[in-house]
Amino acid sequence: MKTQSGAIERLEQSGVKPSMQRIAIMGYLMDNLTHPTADNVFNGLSSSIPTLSKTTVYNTLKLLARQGAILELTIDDKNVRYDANIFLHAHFRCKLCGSVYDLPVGSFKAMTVKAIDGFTITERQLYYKGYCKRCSAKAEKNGA
Amino acid sequence: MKTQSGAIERLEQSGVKPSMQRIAIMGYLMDNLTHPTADNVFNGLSSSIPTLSKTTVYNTLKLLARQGAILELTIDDKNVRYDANIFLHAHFRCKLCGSVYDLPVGSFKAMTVKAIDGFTITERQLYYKGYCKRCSAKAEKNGA
DNA sequence: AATCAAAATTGTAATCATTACAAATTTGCA
DNA sequence: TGCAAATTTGTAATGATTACAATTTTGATT
Repeated sequence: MKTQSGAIERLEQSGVKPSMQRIAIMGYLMDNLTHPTADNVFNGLSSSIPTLSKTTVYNTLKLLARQGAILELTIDDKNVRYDANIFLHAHFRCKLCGSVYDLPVGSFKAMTVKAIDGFTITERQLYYKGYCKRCSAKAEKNGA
Repeated sequence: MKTQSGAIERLEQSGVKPSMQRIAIMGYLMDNLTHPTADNVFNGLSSSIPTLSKTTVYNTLKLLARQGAILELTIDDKNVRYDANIFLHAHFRCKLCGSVYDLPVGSFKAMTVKAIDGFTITERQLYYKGYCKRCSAKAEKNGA
C-alpha cells in the first residue's frame, strides 16, 4: 500500500473504526482502482497478511459499502466488484474480456430521475456494456 | 399468458426461432413486468409446462438477452433479473424488500457518455438503490 | 410416412461466489 | 490486570448458475 493515511482518513470519515485489516482492505482498493472482486482483494493482501480470512474480506467490503466508503458494483453477474472512487462516474464492462473501465459522465443532472413520492434513493449506478478497444475487432469477426 | 402473438412477434423480430418453450418464456416476461428471476420464470411456468427444465429457462433467458429481445438486469447481487420492457428506462431496487421498480428517465441524452475511441457500447443500465415507499419508514427507524 | 441430421430440450452433477455460524482473538476501558 | 464488546478467523453450508451428455423434437428430403 502506497500510504495508509488516506485509507485511515476514509474509514474515519465513513464512521468505520480503523483496524489493521480494514486499513489494508481500504488501502488496497485505493491503490487498485481496477474494480477488484472480493477474491482479488483477498489474493492481493494474503501474502502481506497471512492470517487474513476471506470472510473478513467479504464482511469488510460489505461494511465499507454500507457506510459509503466505497462503491459496490453489480455490473457483473458473476462477482460483485468494489470501487474506492466514490465520485460520480459511469462504468463500462467488456462482454468479452470482462474488464471494467471508468467512464466520465457527460452531465450529472442527466442522471436524475423524477423524485418519486416516498422513495429514498441512496445510490445510483450507470453501467455500459459492450466491447472494449482490444476486444472490438474480435467481436466484429464473430458477428457480434 | 394473455396472448401468444406478441411473444412470437418479439422472438421473430429478434431473430429467435419460436418454440413452445421460448414462446412461453417470452410471454411470461411480457405478462410479468416485475423483473422476475430465472427461478420466478420457471416456477411460473412449470405447472402449465410440466416437462419444462430449469436449464431451458436459463439458456433461453440468456439467448433472449443476447438477441436483444429482453433486458438482463444485474441490479441484484444475488440473482439476475429479466425485463421484457426494452424501452429505455431506469430501475430502482429497494435494499430492504428487494423489489425492483421501473423509473422513467428524465432525459435521454443525459445518459450519453463521451464516445470512447474503439469501444463498442451495446447496452446501458441505470440503477438506483435505496428504500421504497413501504420500507422507507422502517429504514428510518433503523437509522439507515 | 420413413429417414436422418441439426436444433432444441432435459436432468443430473458440478462449480463457485457468498454467507452462516461458532470459536478464537483483539481491543479498550474499568 | 480483567472483562465485555468488537473484530477476526475457519469451516461448513447455501444457492444461483453452468457443464455436459442424453433424449426429444423439428424440418427437410426422399
